[in-house]
Amino acid sequence: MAPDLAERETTTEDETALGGYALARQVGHLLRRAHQRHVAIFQEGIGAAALTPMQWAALVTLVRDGQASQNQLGRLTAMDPATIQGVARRLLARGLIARAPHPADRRISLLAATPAGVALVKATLPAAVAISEATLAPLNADERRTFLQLLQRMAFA
Amino acid sequence: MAPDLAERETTTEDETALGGYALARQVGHLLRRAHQRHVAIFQEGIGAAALTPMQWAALVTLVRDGQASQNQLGRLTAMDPATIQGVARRLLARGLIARAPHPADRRISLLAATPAGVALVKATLPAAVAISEATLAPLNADERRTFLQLLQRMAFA
DNA sequence: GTCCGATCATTCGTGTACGAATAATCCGCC
DNA sequence: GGCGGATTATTCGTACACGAATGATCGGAC
Repeated sequence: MAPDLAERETTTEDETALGGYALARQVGHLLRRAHQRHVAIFQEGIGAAALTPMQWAALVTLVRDGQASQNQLGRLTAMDPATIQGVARRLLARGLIARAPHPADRRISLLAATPAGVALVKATLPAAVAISEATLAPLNADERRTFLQLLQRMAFA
Repeated sequence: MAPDLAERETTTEDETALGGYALARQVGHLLRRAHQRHVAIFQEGIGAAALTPMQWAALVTLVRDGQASQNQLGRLTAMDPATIQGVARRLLARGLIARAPHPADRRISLLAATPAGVALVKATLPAAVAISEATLAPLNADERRTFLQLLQRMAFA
């Protein structure tokens, strides 16, 4: 496999022409790659439960809060109304959540985890913890604290 | 707007049942939200260039490296062959990049930025720098160094 | 009591993201 | 010199992600 020539061929515009801008050092690129790596760890670690990160987020939130409207669940998990719609539809199809009409507001249908959904969350919780742990594996305890604290501010600024 | 009742209705399973697992504190959730915030800043900051983060990544990489095969460009920007295909197709359609047959390998067509693509990158570079800056705005200079160093390890571990 | 702005859920369109399968081509090994 | 494994690009299917538009409903101001 032609070692270097393959990855760096004819150089038309040198990096100097980009004024020191290196994609690999930009926050956005690093955030994307770190998230990408986490999703891969998640898929691997979630195993037989076969949930996506978003499905897990929605389900675990419903288990914690008991019930919520669809848009409300979207806000709690940082999903667009259009996005949570698809996530909810797939969880509904698997029988992990259920809908009930809101007693007073006919626009709303309340979502709640079914017994199967609650059971799945309880069974999967150790895997979820292990996933977070594995994602943070490159850092030691001190670094994890620092990183999470800074990341929190980057996320919610 | 019913303040608290709306966001926390009937609580079936208390947080204690989740053994202290709080979605809002998990790395994966925070990485997703930080990335989400960055993409919003990017869309806002890129302005008239109307590029997505991925299109920018591919284009700036081609300007730096001169030319690359499609899969190679995907590897350089951390995109699946299936994903880079769509990104390249859209850049091609806008005339920002062009294809040429590889002189020796008929499987490969080489991608390169067109003069229009190079010009767009040069014109957009200040905006790209400002986007990275705006994304890191919640942190001071010391924190940025620390965060980027740790994030780098999280991304490439 | 009725109108008006806000909210709820859905749908459409576009753009990542990636596993899996495919056809064409390449290359090293025998 | 032909064969088998690797690589290239494409396609299909599924799942986020979100702007924008829609129709139903709600709630408060008048």
